Amino acid sequence: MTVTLADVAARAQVSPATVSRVLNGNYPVAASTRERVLKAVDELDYVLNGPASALAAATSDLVGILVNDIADPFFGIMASAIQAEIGGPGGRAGGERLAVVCNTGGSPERELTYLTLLQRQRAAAVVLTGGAIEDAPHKAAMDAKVRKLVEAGTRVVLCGRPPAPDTGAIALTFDNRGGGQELTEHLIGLGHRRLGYIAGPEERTTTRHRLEGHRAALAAHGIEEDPGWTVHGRYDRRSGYEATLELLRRDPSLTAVVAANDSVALGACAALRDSGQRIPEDVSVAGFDDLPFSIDAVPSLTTVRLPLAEAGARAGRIAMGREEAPPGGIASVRGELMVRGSSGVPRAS
Amino acid sequence: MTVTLADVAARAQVSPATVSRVLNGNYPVAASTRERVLKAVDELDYVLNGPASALAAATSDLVGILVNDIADPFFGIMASAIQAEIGGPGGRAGGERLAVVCNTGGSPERELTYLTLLQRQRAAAVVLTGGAIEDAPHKAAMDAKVRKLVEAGTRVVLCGRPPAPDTGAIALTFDNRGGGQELTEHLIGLGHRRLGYIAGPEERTTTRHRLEGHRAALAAHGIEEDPGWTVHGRYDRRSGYEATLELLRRDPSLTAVVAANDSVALGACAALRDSGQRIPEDVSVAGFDDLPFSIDAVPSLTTVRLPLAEAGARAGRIAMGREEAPPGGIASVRGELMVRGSSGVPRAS
DNA sequence: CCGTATATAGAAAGCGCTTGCTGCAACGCT
DNA sequence: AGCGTTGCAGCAAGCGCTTTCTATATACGG
Repeated sequence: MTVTLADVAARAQVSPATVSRVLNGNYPVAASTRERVLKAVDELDYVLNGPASALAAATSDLVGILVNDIADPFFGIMASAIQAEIGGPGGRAGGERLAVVCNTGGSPERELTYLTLLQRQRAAAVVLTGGAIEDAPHKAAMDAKVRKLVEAGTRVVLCGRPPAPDTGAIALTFDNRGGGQELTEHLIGLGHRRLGYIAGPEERTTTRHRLEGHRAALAAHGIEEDPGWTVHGRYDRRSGYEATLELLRRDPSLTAVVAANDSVALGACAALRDSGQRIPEDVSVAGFDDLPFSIDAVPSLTTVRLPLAEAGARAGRIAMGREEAPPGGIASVRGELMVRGSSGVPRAS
Repeated sequence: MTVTLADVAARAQVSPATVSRVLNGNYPVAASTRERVLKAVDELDYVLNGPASALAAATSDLVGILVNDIADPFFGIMASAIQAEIGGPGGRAGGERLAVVCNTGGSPERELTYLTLLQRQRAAAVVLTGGAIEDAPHKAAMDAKVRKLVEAGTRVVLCGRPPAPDTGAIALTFDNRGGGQELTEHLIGLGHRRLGYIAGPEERTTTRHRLEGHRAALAAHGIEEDPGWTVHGRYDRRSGYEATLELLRRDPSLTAVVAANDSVALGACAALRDSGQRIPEDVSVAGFDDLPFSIDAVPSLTTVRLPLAEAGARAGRIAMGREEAPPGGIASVRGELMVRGSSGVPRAS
């Protein structure tokens, strides 16, 4: 069968305990002995048995990263940054940790199940990214699970997610509301008064916060919103395309379309173009997130840049205990308005 | 401390063995007993200890997915498809498996280390995605590792990666060469004779194969290539931007630019625009992969569509033993030429 | 009514590793 | 020289689960 610690010990003429200590480097071992052990390990091509080790030591080197959609660069970028800090192989010192990215697909059950799975594996830390689902029972279940994880010694960090008070989780929240407000204020400042809004899926904190920011801006400028100006959809391009067509049908006099995120905004651009509208001469478009491709659109997208990589890196460091948690366990991360070619003054009505 | 199997057993007034059997459902247990156990599990909020279970059963429910760059949708899409098939939570029947996505960042060491880590965890299966690194010693080390994994009972699937003969790994290879050739032939067919090529990083199979396809097309049409027409770079937008500028400097008479992938192509488009060139009137551009955003570029990108999701799904199924391996353990997956707005007849010289 | 097949539960032996404790030299101190 | 230190290695007891084997109870056929 496979090579075990005992085999290595036999070969190196030491006890299994010594081999373990050499491998973990947490106990003094004479240099000559260490060398003998290492040689045996090498010769036998020994690979530690992870489960056995985790069981005996009651710790694991797994770190979980939960994302809503791994195919979406929004999450990919965060995950990448988190993982880089987790250390994984090639990371800085410390035992090698296995960062596992789990794709929930936005499904509440999966989210919960993954958390259970991670709990089962006795994960060292868990980072939850992206907006949360606003279903009360689900939220309660999640909070309970998180609390349990924290109690069991797993560090839980929320990255780009609203805080979960009293769970012990540390939150790095994106200021979606503020960003949304700033973005819409920019459009209002250009003179827009009739703005369509393509929101994300309902029951999502991200969706709600961005929309609230938008509405706050409208309200602050005394613009009364027509209920037909808001359409809900998914966070993808196709959804943006369809929603824009719908928006145009409902009110062709709209001079601007604000999208839930950049992918949606790109879909909106395509729909507008296909409808014979010029951007931004006829209709301005704005996105959110500032993903890498947004600057490549023609015209390039006006959007709110979220420091995805920075936030992810920080979340990763906190998860590893390499950076202190923010005061109160909560930090708000602001976005930055990026004014680009897709927004301009409204057409003369 | 945490709740253990024994606690549940005590509460349900049965032996630990029975609890284990109820949980695993692989042994007859009287319905009444099962119910009592389940109730106790629920009441105590018991969560199985993964490492202990893995140790005792000598199996694990971890499945590893190695990707070069998790922030790149190319990998994100594949990973997502693979994971969906792995079953993860929410997947079809069978024990719940934890699909872990590991980001190698294209680094050989990390690739190897992750494989070791997965081996250590006794992963049930491993899927390696994307091009391989063409360094002989590294390749040998990888092959050896893969062989060892297979020997240990881990199913290894290569998705979008060249086969690794005699390792026992199953390969679903992308026909990068054929796709590259077809793409360039399309441009040649339009009348292009002076084509720049922005290749990916050297020492990568994907880079080499696509470039070989390109050159095969040139050769087939008797076009002699100027060495200055090829520039190497990374697989990202910025690299495409810079390489295009360089290409333009070297030979302003180029009428087409073929990029290593879509991101690079987008960078190329930006560089061309910034240099005052129209696409495709002055210069045609072509990409590779057909990522979702490619159709949104203006003009939309001519490219080769790779069935990323389909291939990933299939790889996932094979990894789970739910689909038979292709004959000989090797299958070639073809791309499909997508002719769109970014390619047209060359300008009159 | 008894022997044997059939269902279900329990006892107990590990799985391969970690770690607290013990053992034993060699060492330095008074 | 005697004794406490210090440094290094081994012993052995688990970690929490799975699984083989055994035991008991019930059902069945003759």
